[in-house]
Amino acid sequence: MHNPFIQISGSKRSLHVQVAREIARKILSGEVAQNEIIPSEMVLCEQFSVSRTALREAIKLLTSKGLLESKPKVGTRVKSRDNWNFLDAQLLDWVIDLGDNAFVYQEFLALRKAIEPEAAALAAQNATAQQRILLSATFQQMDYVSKNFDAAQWMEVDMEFHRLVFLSTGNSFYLPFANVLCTMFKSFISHSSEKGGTCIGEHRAIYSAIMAGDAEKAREANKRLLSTTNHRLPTSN
Amino acid sequence: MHNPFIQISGSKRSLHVQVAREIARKILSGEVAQNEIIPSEMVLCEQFSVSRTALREAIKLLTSKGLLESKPKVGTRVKSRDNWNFLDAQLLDWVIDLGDNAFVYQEFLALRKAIEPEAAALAAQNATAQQRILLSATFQQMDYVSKNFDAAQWMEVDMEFHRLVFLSTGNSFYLPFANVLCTMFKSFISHSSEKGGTCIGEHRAIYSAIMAGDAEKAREANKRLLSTTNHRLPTSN
DNA sequence: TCAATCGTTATTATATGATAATTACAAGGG
DNA sequence: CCCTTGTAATTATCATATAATAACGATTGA
Repeated sequence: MHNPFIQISGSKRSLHVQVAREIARKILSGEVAQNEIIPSEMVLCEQFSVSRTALREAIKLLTSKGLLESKPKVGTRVKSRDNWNFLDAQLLDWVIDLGDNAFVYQEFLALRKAIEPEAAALAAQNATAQQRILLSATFQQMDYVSKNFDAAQWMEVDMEFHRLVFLSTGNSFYLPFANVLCTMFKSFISHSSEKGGTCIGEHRAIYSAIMAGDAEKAREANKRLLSTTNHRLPTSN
Repeated sequence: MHNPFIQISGSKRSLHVQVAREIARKILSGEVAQNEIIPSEMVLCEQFSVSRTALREAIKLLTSKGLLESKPKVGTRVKSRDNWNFLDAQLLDWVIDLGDNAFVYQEFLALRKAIEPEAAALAAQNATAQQRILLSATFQQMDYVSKNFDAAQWMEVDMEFHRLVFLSTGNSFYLPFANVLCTMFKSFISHSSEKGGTCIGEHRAIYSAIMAGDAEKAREANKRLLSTTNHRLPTSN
């Protein structure tokens, strides 16, 4: 049923995504400069040994994320960096694959500090009954894992907890952070504290405040969590 | 072959974007339910009277924004709402076109309150010399327009000002907000105060703090701006 | 009866080639 | 000098064919 032999890493994706990934790498790394015109479709088709269909779908994908822009007669131009949508999980994944991750992690932390306390506050106000149940169940697991510590399991529950906070805000614009956060967590396994003891306390404070509907407490608790200096830098893979 | 009479408004965009927009409308409005399988490619091709190429590019575009997911034999499924990337300018544009804008505006304001003060603080710390020049020039215009008030011009400079703040953070994850903000501003012309007098004061405070490199002042000034109750609700168009 | 295996088939994925639309650029006319 | 117009390069769209995928039912063997 499941063939264990063809488990090539990451090549399960469709062809146009593989091509897009490769072009994205060149753009994100600066190998291809901003505002530069990339080679024409036919040339790229030969370079990647794919059909025009696959290549064009790749270009369309990158266009959608703000990396490229195509015009007849002109060609396909790399857009300037301020148009790249870094709040897109797939693009973020490509960025992480570049390997310059310590800096990305710092930038992301700066974003979390702005957005997560507010998200916690909104969640305290707006979480539905079902979302509170999910959050409760997740915190139970979190509590358990913190006592029987396992790095991989902790990443999983920690990710799920913060993800649920974003989903519980009831605000459309906070939703995308859930996926972005998941992408970051999965990439930086060792992001959290080694001694889960201190972290679980902060998480409990957030959890309790949300369940109690206390927005201000939730906000402050989340601020404290992100202020703790035990956010380790990612191990460069 | 192309009928010039069916020049739908704003149909200058390419065909696959028009198709994507129409499918997106159905998804965002709930006309097509989440997790539902949409009709097969051939059926949709007939519905929209476009080739498979155009239709597939439309589907790929929506897939990229988290609205759809395709699998052979299964079909194309509408993904659940938490996967929709509302922090994508194009998707946001489609959302705005639905017309339920007062709520969207409130949600966006809640996001701005979280993110913009921090962005101002970061800009105060990290803005480059060139960015300070741009910011300075923009505030000059802002000051002028506030004295010779014109709604459209004010929207333009106001948008540009806040856009520059995001670009000046030096943080990749803050960049996308610039485009999202622009999309919102362009849609809600009458978002700002009628009496520009009070607003210009807050803007000046933000501007001065950033130029002085005072992160804390910039943050607080931006908070004050967003706390003012003169953010009018958008006129439903 | 049940479980595993194996075709069948519907659907998307990819390839290929042809035609249309767009527009930068150069050439020509006023 | 400006405006128009023609040319050519590039992407946009169309049409058709073949391959890959995986759900589903049929078959088989115990």
